Amino acid sequence: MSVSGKSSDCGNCFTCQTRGKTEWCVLTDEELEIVSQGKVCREYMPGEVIFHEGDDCRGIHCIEHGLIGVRKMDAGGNEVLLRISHPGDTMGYRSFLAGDDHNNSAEALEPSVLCFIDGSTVHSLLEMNPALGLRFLRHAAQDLNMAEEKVLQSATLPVRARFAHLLLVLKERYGVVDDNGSLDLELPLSRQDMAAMIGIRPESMSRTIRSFEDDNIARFSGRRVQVPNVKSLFDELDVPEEL
Amino acid sequence: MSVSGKSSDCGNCFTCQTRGKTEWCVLTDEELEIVSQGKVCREYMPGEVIFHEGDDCRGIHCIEHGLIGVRKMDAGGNEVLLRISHPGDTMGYRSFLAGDDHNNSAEALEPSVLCFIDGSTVHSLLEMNPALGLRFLRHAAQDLNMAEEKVLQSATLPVRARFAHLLLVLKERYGVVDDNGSLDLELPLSRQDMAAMIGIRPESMSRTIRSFEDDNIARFSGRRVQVPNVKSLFDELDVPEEL
DNA sequence: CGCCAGGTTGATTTCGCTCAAGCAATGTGG
DNA sequence: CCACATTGCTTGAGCGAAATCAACCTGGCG
Repeated sequence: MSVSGKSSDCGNCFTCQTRGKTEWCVLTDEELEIVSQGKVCREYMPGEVIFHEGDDCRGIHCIEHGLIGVRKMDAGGNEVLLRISHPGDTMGYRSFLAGDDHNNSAEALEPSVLCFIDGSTVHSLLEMNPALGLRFLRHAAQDLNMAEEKVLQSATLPVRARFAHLLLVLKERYGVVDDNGSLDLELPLSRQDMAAMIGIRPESMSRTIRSFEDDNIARFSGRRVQVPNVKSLFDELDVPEEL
Repeated sequence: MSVSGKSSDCGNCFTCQTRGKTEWCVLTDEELEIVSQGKVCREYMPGEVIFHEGDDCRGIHCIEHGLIGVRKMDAGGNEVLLRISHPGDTMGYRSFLAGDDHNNSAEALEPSVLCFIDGSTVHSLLEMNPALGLRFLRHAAQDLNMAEEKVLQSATLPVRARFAHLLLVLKERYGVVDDNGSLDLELPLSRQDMAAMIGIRPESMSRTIRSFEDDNIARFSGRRVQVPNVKSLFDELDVPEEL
């Protein structure tokens, strides 16, 4: 175990990489001290589950580093990858604030370190500093927009367009755009998970990738993607070329 | 114009039917007085649009009575009915709080009366009474859960199941369950709008209704629906009966 | 070495969309 | 009052995209 003592290496919110990007940036030093005391950090290996749908929600999780997949499944065992969460993101705040059980599950996609902040701590912080609540509110508003966007897309857009959109989203964080329009992308997700993100079967994912290669839109090799012309991805988004 | 004077008949928050069911129930009398002054009421006829996607968001709307449909459309002109909103519901709070333009449009489905509360009023109330923010937060958390549920469903469930689910949701508000398992339902929506809610074409809606009648799950006549056995709707939700 | 999970490919089927027509209820203007 | 458009809904025929079923390949790992 490389972690020396208790939580010294991941336990310092004051030096946390993600500070300033999170909702916690509105906290004063004293309040941050409270967080430091009320929290527990832990490392998760890929595939390890942070919480399951239906678990009761005792607090919230903050990603210090790594990559987390948020999944939701229906009665039939069918599963969707709702989103991926990055360092600085807070998870489980909705179930916590709504007083519900967790309504989706979280799983590490890469080796990750998460801080767990105890429910009572969060409650006192919310009372102590109203700005924190507003931060969460804004966060929720954005999540909601994204979710509704996703409803719309999966109801109306064909698979190719949804996949092109996914690649464009991943580009923001994982892509490097060349001086000409060329894009180089290192996917953080397996094919299965990409399929689960756009709501299709793995087989269809394969075929879609194939068709992108056949149309010279992108070249895939493992998790490496080369897109000669980014515009071609945008072209996929508009469906119907009518006369 | 039956409205006498200014806003006297719809302008009194203190006697508003929906008071107590809304986020505003946390307000003190003085604060409620501020709302009363900072708001404007208006009646909308069916089909009339309250706001469009892309309009800038100058405040929030509260439904006093009636029924409002919240729609979102994509580039291709394709449209989805995200949800229907009822008296007591607050609309546009997310765009407002996120500081965005409206990201969906709202349209009266029945004759409705809405109160519009000016942005600056909302801001001062939020500062004045932090509990209000927490109320909105909880509301957003619930909306988010519903939206994610919808993503999951439209990605995984077949049309019949989605329609059965819609009927079960409408049952809560518009249905009467008989002493045996029989359900009587008065639909608040046109077939087109039901189609838009579950993300299918009107033709497919017709066929789905047909197939429900053929299977003796429900009988439709206009907007009146008779479901002899509510359980049959639940049965539609579980997809794969495997051995 | 053999096993297994992740990925690809092919053959077939199915579900929902498109296009097109028909129908009933409602409205409108002469 | 009737001829006529309009609108919402239904139905049919055919098509196409994605799911399903099934086989097979590949690389990692015990």
